[in-house]
This record gives sequence, C-alpha cells and structure tokens, in this order.
Amino acid sequence: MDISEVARRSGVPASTLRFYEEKRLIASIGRRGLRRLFGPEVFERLGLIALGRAAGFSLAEIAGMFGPDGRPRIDRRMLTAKAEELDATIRQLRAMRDGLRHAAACRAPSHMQCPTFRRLLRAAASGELGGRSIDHQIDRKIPR
Amino acid sequence: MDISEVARRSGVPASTLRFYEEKRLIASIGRRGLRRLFGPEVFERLGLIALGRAAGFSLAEIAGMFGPDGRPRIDRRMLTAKAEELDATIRQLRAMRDGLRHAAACRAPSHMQCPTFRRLLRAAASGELGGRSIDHQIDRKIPR
DNA sequence: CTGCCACTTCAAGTCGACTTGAAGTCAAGG
DNA sequence: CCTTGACTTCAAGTCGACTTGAAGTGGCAG
Repeated sequence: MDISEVARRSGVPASTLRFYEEKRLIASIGRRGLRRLFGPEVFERLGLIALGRAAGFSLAEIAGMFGPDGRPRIDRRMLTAKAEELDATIRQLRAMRDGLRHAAACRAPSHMQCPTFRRLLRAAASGELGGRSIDHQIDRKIPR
Repeated sequence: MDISEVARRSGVPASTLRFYEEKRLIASIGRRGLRRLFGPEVFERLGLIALGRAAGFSLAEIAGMFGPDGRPRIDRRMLTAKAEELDATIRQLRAMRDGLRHAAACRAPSHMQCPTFRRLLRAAASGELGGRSIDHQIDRKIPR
C-alpha cells in the first residue's frame, strides 16, 4: 500500500503518517522509488496510537510503548497510573458540570449571589478544579 | 495594589496579569507613573477566569462573558451547552478509564488477545473516544 | 519516451496560553 | 540627588501535534 491508501483507509492524513514515521511511531516496510510502502500491520499501530492519544498519552509516551521489535510493550503500572489520573479528572469534570448546570438554572439575580456558584468560584481559585486545560475539544472531523 | 501584590495574593504570575490585561480579561484602575494599579475587584475577575478555564472555556470565550461595564453577563445556554460537552467527555473518560484498568489487570499473553482491549481499540480507531486532546494535565504549581 | 502528478524532503507556519529576554523607565529609600 | 531594582514595553520563544509550502523526484498511463 502506498501512503495515500493508508490515509484513505485509516482516515489519518498522509502528512500525519509521514510525521508519525519520522517520530518512529509507525514504520514503512520499504520503498518503491521514493515512495513509502506500508504493510497492513500499520492499521493496528494507528489504532494503538489513536487509543493512546484518546487516553491522554503524549506521542512521546506512546512511542515508548513499542519495543524495537515493533510489538507493544505496555507497562501495566503506567496504565493504572493513567486510569487514576483519569479518575481525578472525571471527578473534577463532574463537579464542574454540576456547577455549570446549577449556574444555568439558578435564579439568583447575579451569579455572584448564588452560593453554589461562589463555592465553585472558590474551588477554581484554589486550583482544586485542575486550574488549566481540560480541553474536551469536540471532534471536528473536517477541521476546515 | 501594584501588580506584584496581585500576583502574590492571587498566585497568578505578573506576566500573566499583563497578558490578561492586554487580552482585556482584567483591567487596571490606573497607573502610578508607568506602574499599573489594581483594585480588589481584580480577584473576583481572576476567580471567574480560573473557573472558566477549568470548565474548558478559551480565554476568548471568557472575554466574551463580561460586558463592557465590567460585570459578568453569562449566557445560561452556554453554560448548559458546556455542561453537556463535559458530560460527553466524562462518558468517554469513564470508558477509557475502565478500559485502561482492565488492560492493566488482564492476564492475556498480549493485549491484542484481550477482547476488552480490542473493543477499546476499535472504539478509538472509530473516533468514538474523542480522538484527540483530553489533557487532564496535572497541575504543577511551580512549573520550573 | 514523455509528461503528469502523486509522491518526496525540509523548513517553516499554526494555534493557544503564556513565558522570557532585552532594553528602558521611574518611585522611593538612603 | 542618586542609585536600585521593581516595574514597563515589545518582540520573540516555548510546547505539542501537526499542517503547509516550495522545490524536487520518479512511477506509470498514453
């Protein structure tokens, strides 16, 4: 398969595939002239990468999860640690979601008069709510 | 108060305060010479900004939540929308967390042999799991 | 054999939220 | 009055994950 077919069948842009290869996240099985050739195993790799990304691992971390042999060598403690990280995030997001819903429904003249809102405010100021970057960017498939 | 006191009392670096002012997220009440002077109301503003950031709003969105009068004018529909976004994110994170925990515990010889892991893999590949950027960056107070 | 165009490389650009650095100003303590 | 150093501005740098653009190459249909 050449790069465009991998791109078409995986949904991952060719530029990203080249980028991933450069970062040693995927490997081509050879060249035809200049052109990369990929084997079907690349799809599993791309799946694992997508999974890792979705779990919140960086590309560098994901790169570390493959042995030089090519097979995944996944540290179970790392998975557990990430699961716990996610748990903490989930708790924060739940608090935030509930706070937002309350604020949306609250009939106090100003949000500043609402005790629930003020509690949330204090939590945010104290950094309890994770301070920065939760993201939950909604997936725009064609990013214009 | 000058900027260093606001920084000290809020925990927000002076560089960030200048940046926020430039982005019209906060306002100083005047100058003494060149130096900015802030009133105490800046702390409430900073709290609201922290809250908005924790909820996943961008600085631009947060800037839009204040009237030119300075007081928050928060659209309840926006709060509800964000709450629903958070809900979706929470569902994804829960699935991911459970998948990670299972993968960590699973005794299959390779993760590829584990049905649960494979299910997760398919979900990630299909984009169901939000594909990119969940972040949940743990807050490092002193970022070196 | 030729020409097209999908591929290639490499450097640079993008985005958001800041931080850092250089060069300059000036309020206040001695 | 003079020095000090905390402040100021403005430009540029950072980080991660890619994307974009320019310039070049070469596989293959005609």
